[in-house]
Amino acid sequence: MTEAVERLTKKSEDPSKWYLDLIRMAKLADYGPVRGTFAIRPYGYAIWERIQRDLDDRFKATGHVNAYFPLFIPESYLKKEAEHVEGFDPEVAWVTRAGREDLEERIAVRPTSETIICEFYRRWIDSYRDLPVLVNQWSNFVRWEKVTRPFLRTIEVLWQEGHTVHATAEEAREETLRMLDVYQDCFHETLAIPVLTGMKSPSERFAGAVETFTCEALMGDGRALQAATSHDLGQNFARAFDITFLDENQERVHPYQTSWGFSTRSVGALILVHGDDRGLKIPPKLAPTEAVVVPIWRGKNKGEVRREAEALYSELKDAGLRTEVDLDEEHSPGWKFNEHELRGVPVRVELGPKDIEKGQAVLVRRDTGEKEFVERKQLGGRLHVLMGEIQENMLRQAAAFRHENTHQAGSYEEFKEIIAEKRGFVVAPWDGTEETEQRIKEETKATIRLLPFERQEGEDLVSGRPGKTAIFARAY
RNA sequence: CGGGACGUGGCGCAGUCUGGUAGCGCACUCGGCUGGGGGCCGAGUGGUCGCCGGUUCGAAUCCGGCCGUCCCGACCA
Repeated sequence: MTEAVERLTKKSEDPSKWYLDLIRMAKLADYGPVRGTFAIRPYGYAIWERIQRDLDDRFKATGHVNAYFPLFIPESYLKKEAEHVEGFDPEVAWVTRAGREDLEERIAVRPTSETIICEFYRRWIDSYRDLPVLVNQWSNFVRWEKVTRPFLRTIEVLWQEGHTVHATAEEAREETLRMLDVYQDCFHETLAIPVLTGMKSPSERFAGAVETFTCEALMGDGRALQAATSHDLGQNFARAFDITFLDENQERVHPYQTSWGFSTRSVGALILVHGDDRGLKIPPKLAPTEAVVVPIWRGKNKGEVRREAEALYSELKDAGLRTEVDLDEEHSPGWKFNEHELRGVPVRVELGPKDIEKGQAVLVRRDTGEKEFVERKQLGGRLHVLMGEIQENMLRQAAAFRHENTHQAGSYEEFKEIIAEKRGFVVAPWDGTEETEQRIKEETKATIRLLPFERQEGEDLVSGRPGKTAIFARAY
């Protein structure tokens, strides 16, 4: 292996450095001048756009519509729901001055939109006939985080936030879980990332929610990442913002709300879950380029190979594949192979003089490195099949990794040992008290990532009291 | 916000201890030869050494302050 390849730090050697190297070298993002801000570069943004489209289609399919609400929120609104303001207060960015004048009331740059949206819902909702309200917003938010990393934790985040209103508690809970499923499907089917779903413990609950549900993914270094959340807000915000409607019995009552969000953090998860020592690995459904044609020419036949490569590119494009052809004359084929592997393109299509002679092309999979020779006429069809196989294989591999790194702990000693040495998810009973949760966190740095929907009875490893299954891990 | 490390062309670094006007590899530009796993030769471009102040005839180098980045902790999507 040559010097240039080694420049990407090995994932196993220093995962943190690997992550930052990869983001820089694959041109996914770049640091901004204000601490914690990042530009998402075109290639990184192309991935986010595909996630957006996938999610948006799923939202529309479940009856939601898009809207947009103000970025600026009066301080008085943020304060209306007591728990909410307490939760977000430490990280809100405030506007106190506009132009040359001080503002009378501080204005928050949205850390999330529940409060401002409630203002509008109070005006828009009057009757049970107005319900349910199923609105989503594509937006950004600002939370002044202390420790930042590109995609995983930034002070400005691109995301989607759904905000719905329902007549009954049952409907709201149903919606909360429906959207959790939508997120799970998106992770599994599109990002090829297996996620566990379940309920958050009270201490990890969204500020102001009745119940928070989460998708938790396991990263390559054995740490967990909260990948998306869905909240049942109950009537907490409706009460605080005086949202009411006249129900079918002529009674004025508070409705029930939900909110759910999925952010560019998912791009960080994608990198951490699928990336390897060669670079990024993007599942076909998400890849801005599914297949890249790399011509292999010699001085004397450059013209012919070039023409054939361009023709092949057109054929593949016509076959409905997202394709590019790398006609760069400065770099050797080997250089290009490495470059496109770094970028995570699912399949490389090599075309050289020998291939042209035989009427074939060489396909190389990014996920397995497997090489195959395919007849030119069958390329389009074969590639479509291959994309499906790669998509499936990537999910299967990630699921296998998660399976290998999910452990049952029989004692607290064993629990500590697993967290310290192997990391990964640890399944153990929890007695439901904040006290044991806190103690485990202090002593092992592991937190309860979620409480699964199916929970077994058992004895809490710390307190010895009766408990039920919880999933622990050290988290990002 | 605490503990530690570090800021020198786009990236990775040397030079800092012992002050004398900035260098290497990669990248980039031009020319030529090359081309099935990061090719070779030649010629070039690019840096107020993180910022502000101090000491000095002279500061990347010494002193003070600030800012930023990374790692390990406390808080979070």
